[in-house]
Amino acid sequence: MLTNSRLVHQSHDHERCINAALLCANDLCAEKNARMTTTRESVLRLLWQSYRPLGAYQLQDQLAEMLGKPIAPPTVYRAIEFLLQLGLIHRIHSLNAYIGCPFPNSEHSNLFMICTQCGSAAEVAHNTVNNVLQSTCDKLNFTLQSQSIELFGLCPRCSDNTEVSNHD
Amino acid sequence: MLTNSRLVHQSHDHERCINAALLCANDLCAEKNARMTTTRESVLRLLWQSYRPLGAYQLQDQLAEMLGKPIAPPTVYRAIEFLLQLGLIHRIHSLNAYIGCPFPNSEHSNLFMICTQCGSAAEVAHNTVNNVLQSTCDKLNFTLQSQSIELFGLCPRCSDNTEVSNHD
DNA sequence: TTATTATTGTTATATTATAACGTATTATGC
DNA sequence: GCATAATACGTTATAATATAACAATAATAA
Ligand SMILES: [Zn+2]
Ligand SMILES: [Zn+2]
Ligand SMILES: [Zn+2]
Ligand SMILES: [Zn+2]
Repeated sequence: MLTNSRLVHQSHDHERCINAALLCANDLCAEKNARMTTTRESVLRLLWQSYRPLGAYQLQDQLAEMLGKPIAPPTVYRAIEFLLQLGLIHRIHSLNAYIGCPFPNSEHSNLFMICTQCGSAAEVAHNTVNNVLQSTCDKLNFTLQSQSIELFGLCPRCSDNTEVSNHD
Repeated sequence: MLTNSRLVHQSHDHERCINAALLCANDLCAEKNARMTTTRESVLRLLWQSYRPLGAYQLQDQLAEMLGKPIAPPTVYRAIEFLLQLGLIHRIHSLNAYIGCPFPNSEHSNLFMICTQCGSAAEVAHNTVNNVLQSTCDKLNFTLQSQSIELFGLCPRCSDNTEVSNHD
């Protein structure tokens, strides 16, 4: 099982994670002859900075502030499109929002655990889950191509807080 | 495993399915003191008629034609909201579309198999899948509340056609 | 009937996403 | 370097999806 669950929910030096992600993204671009421009890197940084998925128009605001100039929607969507193509970010359909992928190098079919309290999203790639899904598809003669799995509930931190607040 | 996969992909007397679904919906409403109005029943019928999920504005068009009068978006969204609440329909997030639930009576956590070729969507409730997901959540201290699982690929029928067309 | 609640009609608008086209920047071949 | 092509960005307008707010109507209850 591959997951960033602990990193999402426990405090740590996240600047290091962000920098590592950006370096890794630059490598990937070099490898694929794609250009990591200022706009694209800024969007990727913003998505990594946030522990919760960001919508396109949240990104627009934050990007405008970061770059010190007005940014129009197409600019944001182009950056999103580019990063999605490279597998550097994922789209969370139920939220119309985007989030950085913690393991863009490994081919993986993933799922997200999204906290309904604090909005955090952790990514999980689990072979057991994927195998069960694959065999279910096989059974029904469905040729699986890709998946979008979004689980909603309470993250470890919010689960604990809820228990505590029940004592009020 | 509970699924309407075969009904979705094999020809059969679908009018019977629709009528059964509407009867069942009426029963559910009676039971919960909810009102099954003309608008709501029409939307449910339209969603059942279609083997593929319908968007709100597709529903608006078809509903206007069915009822012979102009229908505004809020009317459609209210009917959708009502039917979602009762568990008579589901939302497919990745498509911004809606589809009738084939087994609204049974408490179930479901997934959808969505054909990227013909657009059909089959619903599957599978304990093995749900158990694996639940235990994955347990492992990561995530308190699961609900899920949105959307699998994309080729339905049985389109899988066969693809094989055939490969011989061209 | 009258009061109360639930539903629908209507208008306006919010939110998310894309089309179209021109300009600027970056890479490539000479 | 310079011409050329390819790529990325700026700008404006608009499409597609969804909701807010309030008035009118219909169903239920008293
Ligand atoms: Zn990922
Ligand atoms: Zn949380
Ligand atoms: Zn269902
Ligand atoms: Zn198909």
